[in-house]
Amino acid sequence: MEKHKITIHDIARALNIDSSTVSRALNNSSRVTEKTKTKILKKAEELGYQRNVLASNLRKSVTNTIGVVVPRISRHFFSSVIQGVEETAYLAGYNVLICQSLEQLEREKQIVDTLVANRVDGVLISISMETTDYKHMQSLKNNDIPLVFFDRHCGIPDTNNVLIDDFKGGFDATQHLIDEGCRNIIHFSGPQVLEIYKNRLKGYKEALKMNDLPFKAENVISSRLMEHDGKENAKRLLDAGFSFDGIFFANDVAAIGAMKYLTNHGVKIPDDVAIVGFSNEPISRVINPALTTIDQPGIEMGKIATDLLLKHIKKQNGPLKPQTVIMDSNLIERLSSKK
Amino acid sequence: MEKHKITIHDIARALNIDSSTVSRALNNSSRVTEKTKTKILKKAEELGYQRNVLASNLRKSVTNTIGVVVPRISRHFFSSVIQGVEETAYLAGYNVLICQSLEQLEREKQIVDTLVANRVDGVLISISMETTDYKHMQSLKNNDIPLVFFDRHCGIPDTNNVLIDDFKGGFDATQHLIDEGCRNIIHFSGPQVLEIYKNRLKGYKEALKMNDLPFKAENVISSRLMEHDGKENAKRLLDAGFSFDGIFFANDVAAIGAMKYLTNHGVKIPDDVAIVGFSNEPISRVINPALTTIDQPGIEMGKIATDLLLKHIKKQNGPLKPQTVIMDSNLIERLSSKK
DNA sequence: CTGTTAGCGCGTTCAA
DNA sequence: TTGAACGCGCTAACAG
Repeated sequence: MEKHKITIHDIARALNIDSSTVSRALNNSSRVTEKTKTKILKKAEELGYQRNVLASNLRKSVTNTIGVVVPRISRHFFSSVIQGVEETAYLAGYNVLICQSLEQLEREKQIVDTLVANRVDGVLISISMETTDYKHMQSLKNNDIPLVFFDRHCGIPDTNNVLIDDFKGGFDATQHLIDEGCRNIIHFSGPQVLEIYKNRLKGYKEALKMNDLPFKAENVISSRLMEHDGKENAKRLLDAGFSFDGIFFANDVAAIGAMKYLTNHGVKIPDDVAIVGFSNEPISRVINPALTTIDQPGIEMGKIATDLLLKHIKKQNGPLKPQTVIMDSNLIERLSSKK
Repeated sequence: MEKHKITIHDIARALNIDSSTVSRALNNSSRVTEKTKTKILKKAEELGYQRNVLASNLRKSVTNTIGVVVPRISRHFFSSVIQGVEETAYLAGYNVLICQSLEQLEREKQIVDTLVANRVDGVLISISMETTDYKHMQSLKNNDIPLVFFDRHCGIPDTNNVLIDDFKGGFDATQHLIDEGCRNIIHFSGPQVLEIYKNRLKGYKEALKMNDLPFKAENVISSRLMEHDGKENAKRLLDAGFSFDGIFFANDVAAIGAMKYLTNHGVKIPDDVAIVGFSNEPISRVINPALTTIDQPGIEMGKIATDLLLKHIKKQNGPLKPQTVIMDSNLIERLSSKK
C-alpha cells in the first residue's frame, strides 16, 4: 500500500512540469490550458492524490469551517437549528464545527478560544444562561471572525442577530388562552437573564393588560431549564389546587418536567384547563394532544443565520453592517380542548 | 488594534533569541531554562501571542481532533454518547468534530472523506441504516486513522467495537414480560440490516423458546426508525384489536411514533398490557409511567469508546490489536403495571 | 541549554 | 501559458 502521501510535487514530477502548474490546475485556474488541466487531473486521480487541507488552509489562512455553539445539542430546538446550518453550509462548501456549552460560561469561553485558535471563518452562537458579559467574544472581533447570535442574543447593539419575535409569541399565546375563556393564567417562564424569556413574559403581561386582566406575580414561575425545576413547578401547581384555568409554558424542558411529574403521580390536569407552550419537541404533543404550541422554526432559523454569517465572511463589497433578523413564530392549534 | 498576527518570530526578535527556543518554551520543553521560559511566556502574554494551530498541525501532521459520526444528533441516545465522548476527549486535550449522516450512506461517505481530508487523528462511528458495505472506511485504514464502531457495528472481524449486549437486552425484556404473565407479545423491531436489531430480535425469540411460547412472525413489526412508521405500526395494533398482552419496543422512535398516534386518536392501551422498551429518551416515561425500560448507558459508552480510540491513536507500544467491548444493558422497572 | 538549518504541502507572487 | 522562488508559522534535526 501507499505509505508515502502523494503531493502536488509527485504528480508534477510524473508529468515533467512544475508543481505550481499542478496547483493551478487543481484549483481550476483559468490560467492553464484545458489540455494540461485534464492531463493533470487524470494523473492526480491515477496516483490517488488527496489535497492536504491543512497546508492549503495555512497558506490561505482560511479554513472553510464555521463554528456553531449551542447550550446543548440534545435540545430538539437546537438540533433543528444545526440541521439547517449544516444544509446551508454544506451547499456553500463549508464544514461545521458543533460545540456545546452545557449552559456553562466557562465552557463557552473555552470553546470560543478553541474556535479562534482553529481559525474558523465564522461563528454562530446561542449563549449559555450563565452568559451576562461578552468579553470572551472580543477575541473573535480582534481576529476579524464574523459572529451571529441566534435565538438567545445579548441585547447589545451593533451585533448580528437572528431571533424569534418572542414578545409577539408570548402575546399570541396568552391572547389565545384568553380567547378560550381563561381568566387566571399561570406562566412557566425561563431564566430571566435571557432576553427571550424576558420578552415572552412581556408579551404575557401585555396581553393581560390589553384584556383588562390583572397581572399576578405569583402566577409567574421561573425555571432554570432543568427537568428538576419542572418537578418543583408541578408541586406548586398542585399546591395551588388548580385554581387557574390556563397555562402558558415558555419552554419545553419545564413543561416536560412538570408533566412528567404529574403523570408519574397519577395526576391529570383537568380537561377545562387550556395549555399553550413554546415547543419544538414534537413529543410534547404526546403528553397532551390538545396542546396548542408556538412553533419555533429551528431549521429555517439555522439557514437564515448561516446565510447571514456567510455574507459577512465573504464581504465582497467591503464590510457589512450588523444586522438583526426577526422571525415570526407560529401559533399552531392541535385539537382544541375547550370552546 | 493589532492587525499583524504575532508569531514566535516576533517574540523571538523582541527578546533577541531564536524562534526555536521560543517554540520549545511554549511547548514546555524540558530542554530550556526555567528562567528564559518564564521570560518568554511573559513576553508572549504581553504581545498577545496566540499559537497558529494550523501551522503547528501541518508541521506535526497531527490535529488533536477526533471525528464522531452519528445518524442524528437529535436522537437522545446519540447525544448522550457525544456527551461522554466530549468529556473524555476534552480531558485528553482533543477536540471533537461532530457529524451526522442522517441515516444516508452517501452522506456518510462524504463525511468520512472530509474527516480524512481534515486529518483527524481518529474516528468514532455509529453507521447509518443504509450502510451495508464498508469500502468508504478503507481510506481511514489507508491513512492510518484508527476507527472505533459504537452501538451500531458492522459485524466484521478485526474491527474495534463498543457495543451493548443486545441479545441479552432483548432476552431480558421478553423474559420480563413473560414473568408479568404475558403470553402473546408484540415486538416492534428496527431495520434488520442493523446487527443490533437482529440481535434484539434473537433475544426475543430465545426467551419465547425458553418459556415454550410459540414464535409468530406476524407479531414482529419492523420500522425504519421514522415516526411515520410508528403511525403505521399503531394502525396494525388497532387492527389486531389488542389481542396481545405485551409489547416490546426495540427502539424509541417507533415507540414514540406509535404512542403519539394513539394519543392523538384518543386511544389508550389497556392497563393490563405490559410494555418494555429500549429507550434513552427519558421522556418516554411520560407516555406511560409504568413503562419498564432497557437503559442503554450512552454517556458511559461514549467514554469507553473514546478511551479505546485514544489508546489506538497513541499506540505507545506498537500497534494495538482490534478489540470489542460489550457493555451490559440495564432493565429498569418503573412502576409495575401488572403483577 | 540554545542557535542554525531545513522542511511540512500548498498557493502566489514575479519573470519568462 | 508556464516555471522559479518564496513564504504561510511552526517544529524537528543536528550542531555547538
